Amino acid sequence: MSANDKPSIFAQQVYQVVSRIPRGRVSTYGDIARALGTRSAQAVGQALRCNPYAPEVPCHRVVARDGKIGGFFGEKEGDRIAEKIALLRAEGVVIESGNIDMTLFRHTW
DNA sequence: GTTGTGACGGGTC
DNA sequence: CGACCCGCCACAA
Repeated sequence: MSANDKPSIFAQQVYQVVSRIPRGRVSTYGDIARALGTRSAQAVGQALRCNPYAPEVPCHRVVARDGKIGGFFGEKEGDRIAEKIALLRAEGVVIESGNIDMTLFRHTW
């Protein structure tokens, strides 16, 4: 864990891609991993977990493949998730019971 | 070099 | 639907 690690090369690539997600859209960990040439969505999640860049890297626009919100600030389930949802809604993303309609908001490169 | 882990994903039961 | 398992890859110990 450790939330004060230095960004590894891979992590920086993740930040780069995530920051390219247009407003009002979302992407998945798996797709981001693919965009980087890997298959590990977990590796992407690890990079975002210690996300030292707040606005540049809108981690709230990154969700699980099934449309469910992954985590936020290292919390898998908690009140912080609600904040993430509120942010997405503010961008125009519709969320139902913590689930996003991927067929409409999933962004791909 | 080896082991365990994880903000995941897909398949099976 | 949920529970379970396996594969995946980067990273820390």
